[in-house]
Amino acid sequence: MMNYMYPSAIGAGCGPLLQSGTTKAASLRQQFFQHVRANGRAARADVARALKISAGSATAVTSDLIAAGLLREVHEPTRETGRGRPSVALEVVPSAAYVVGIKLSSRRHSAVLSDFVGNVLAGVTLPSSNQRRTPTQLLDQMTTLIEMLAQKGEISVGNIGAVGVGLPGIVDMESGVVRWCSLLQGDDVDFAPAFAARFDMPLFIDNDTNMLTLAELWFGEGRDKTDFAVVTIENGVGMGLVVNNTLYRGSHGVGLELGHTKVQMDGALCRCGQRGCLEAYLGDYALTREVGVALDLGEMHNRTPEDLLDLLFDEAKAGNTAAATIFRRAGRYLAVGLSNVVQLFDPPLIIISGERTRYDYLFADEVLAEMKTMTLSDMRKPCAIAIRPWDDMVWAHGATVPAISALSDQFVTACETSNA
Amino acid sequence: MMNYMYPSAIGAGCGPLLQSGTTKAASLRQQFFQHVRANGRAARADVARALKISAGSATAVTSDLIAAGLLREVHEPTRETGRGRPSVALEVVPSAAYVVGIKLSSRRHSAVLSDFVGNVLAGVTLPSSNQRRTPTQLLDQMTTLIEMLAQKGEISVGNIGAVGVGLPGIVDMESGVVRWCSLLQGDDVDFAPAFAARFDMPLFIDNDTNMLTLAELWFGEGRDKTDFAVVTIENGVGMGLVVNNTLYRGSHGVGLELGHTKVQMDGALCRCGQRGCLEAYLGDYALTREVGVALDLGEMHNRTPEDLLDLLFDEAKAGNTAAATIFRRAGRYLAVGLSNVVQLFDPPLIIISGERTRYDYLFADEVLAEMKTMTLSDMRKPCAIAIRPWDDMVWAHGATVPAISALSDQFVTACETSNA
DNA sequence: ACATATAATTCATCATATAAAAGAAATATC
DNA sequence: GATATTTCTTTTATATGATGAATTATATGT
Repeated sequence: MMNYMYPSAIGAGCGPLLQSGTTKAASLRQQFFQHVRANGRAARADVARALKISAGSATAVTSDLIAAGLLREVHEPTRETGRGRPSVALEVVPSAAYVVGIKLSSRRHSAVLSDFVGNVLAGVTLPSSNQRRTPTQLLDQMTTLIEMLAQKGEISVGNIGAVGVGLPGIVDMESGVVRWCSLLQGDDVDFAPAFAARFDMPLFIDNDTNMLTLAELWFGEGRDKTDFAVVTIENGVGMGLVVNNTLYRGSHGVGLELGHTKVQMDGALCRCGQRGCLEAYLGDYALTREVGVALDLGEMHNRTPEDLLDLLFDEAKAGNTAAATIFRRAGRYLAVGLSNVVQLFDPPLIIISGERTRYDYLFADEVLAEMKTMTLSDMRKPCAIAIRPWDDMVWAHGATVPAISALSDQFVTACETSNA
Repeated sequence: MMNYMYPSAIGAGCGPLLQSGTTKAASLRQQFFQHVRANGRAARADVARALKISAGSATAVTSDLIAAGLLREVHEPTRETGRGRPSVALEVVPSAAYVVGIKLSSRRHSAVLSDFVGNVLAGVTLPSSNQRRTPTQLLDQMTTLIEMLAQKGEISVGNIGAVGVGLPGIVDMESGVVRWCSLLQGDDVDFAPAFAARFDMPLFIDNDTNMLTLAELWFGEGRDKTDFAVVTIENGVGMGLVVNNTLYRGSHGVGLELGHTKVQMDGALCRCGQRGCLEAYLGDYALTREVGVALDLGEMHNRTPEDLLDLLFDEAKAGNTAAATIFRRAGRYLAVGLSNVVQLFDPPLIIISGERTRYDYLFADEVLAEMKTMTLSDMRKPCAIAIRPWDDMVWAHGATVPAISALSDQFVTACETSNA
């Protein structure tokens, strides 16, 4: 073991060995373009002030970006109040590129077509199923979605520049290999070759929770935060984390499994084989296994867990206290799980989303109050909680982020070198 | 509420609003210097290859840094094997600056003097106490430590360039204000003015766990990791987190409170007033409140909790199964807490340190095995756990990091502008 | 009409890094 | 031992990229 007090065996050195400067400084054009996109519209002078660059640079950069077809001037009379020469607003050219974002799930697939500005031009859904399918079958479904979108958006498939896909599973984002997915037969599926055979554009695959987190970072409440957490409650309980404006993926790409954090030593049995997981109190099967107590057993037999849950929720709303108690207990455990997130991360905001946000008992005032109590300490300000109503299209929209982001980087870089 | 599907009310834009490019690109000189320091020794050609800069730049940069007195050539015959002109190794000039790192605690204060290379030249300790003291009294103790170090290290106090201090409490690292500290009377103490009146050098204060985390990042096992967690077990159970080579401080500077994550719904009562906190099973008072069962009550009365714990540990080692059980149970809860960290962060490594690492029962093989089981999933590789024997000097050494880091930045920047 | 204010452009200039060539200092080979 | 080879370092001419200051453009206010 290392001797800490005298680390310097001659030439050992100190400090991090890995360059944190992997974050290559974004070029002026990149920064400029990103600033315009983030603000929707911005004049040269505004951007120059914001980025602290000279007016001359702003002109040069803008001229390049306009020449490359990435930005354009807006000539609407933007009623100015001040004196002086009015500024000319710039905006991203919507038709510079189109991208598709897809969320795949066991209930339905959803997809959106977005222009280069980030506007959603069209959205489509396709029924899905619980059954595992072959990679080719899943790719067929993705193809269908893409073609539907092209038709609905009135563009040709060839005009789509990139596709992003979010799916429930474990994905190595770097390589694009789907290591495991509940929708797929087989492990370690690499869609890239088969996709490349069909389409001439890059494909970005990631865990669906990560895609939702990106949606919040790009389009939602996370836009003005450098750090925040997203908690999703669907079949499982997942988490996405943004640290310093960047999605944190963990070291194994497994995703951050809030659902399998333990909220009770030796607690209820979970699907994963462990005891006391949050999911063992909050998952479908956790809630439905108590349904028999609350509802008339006769009705239960040939129903899916989802239907049962809906039924249970309706009953609770209708005044069945036993049914309400089931949700309330789940809410209490959720409060514990969330409080642990707050204690460990201390984020300024947690956004909760996912299909189960329908069950508002889980987020009753007393649940949130209990969570606040559990995290209260002398100095900690309470962490804000936002409940985001569930909408598959938001996930799909998030899936466009890696696609649109990669395309912009590529285009702006190309514009840099071409002007050289 | 925002409409997610169509976020683009004209000009709304998309993408993060806060520039992630806060990470200003480190200048070539900064990168070069950091690389030499990280590697202890490196030749111009090595650095040029590593940083992918031209040989010409390496010469220019080196010449500046040597002229500024920050680097120097090493002329020892480093037995080369290859052909060609032998490279000339470069190293940081140790005497370019001296810094002091201090760890303040209720049992003893520790401090080290370090040269610019990061070598520890001297270490001293001072007895402390549980009693709260005035800021002035604490500053007096810091002054004593600094003077002791100067004497022992045979340099004048005036040659010390910066001081870093880690203390148990809540610190706003930016402003340097100690918002709360168990050693201090009063809240929101700002040492800066009083310190400036005594010393002509900057003072960096932070939470002690953060300082230990920096020690691991700069001198320890974290050096070759971009992400890892540090867990400290002392009076409380704390955590430090490094994400992307940077210490993550959370949004409120409260520190990441692993000790107050809940491992049991409605569990044991904790000092914080909540139930089921990890600390309620692992803290001094948690262990000692069961001591009466394991040991002869007569011996217990006039002993400090620390002594009691040591006694309990000795008994356990001597074969007292009741005593051993107390530790074992605490170990099981620790396993739960650690497994939650793994599930939420998925770090490649967790380093455990702090005074309580003496009690090896807490880290028995079966405890670590249980933790591994709790985090096992289809795809997750097990997270490495390193037990770092406790050494206050390591914490103090970590406290030099902000000091040495700030000084290098300042010196290298100065060298840049002066050569302009 | 004229002063004032702000935006955008032009252009000479500077700072930084590079590529290529030359020089330096070792080993390998004949 | 002379020469070739290899590698490191330095030199120098050059390209890049951003800047600052002057200039032009276009509005408002009096």
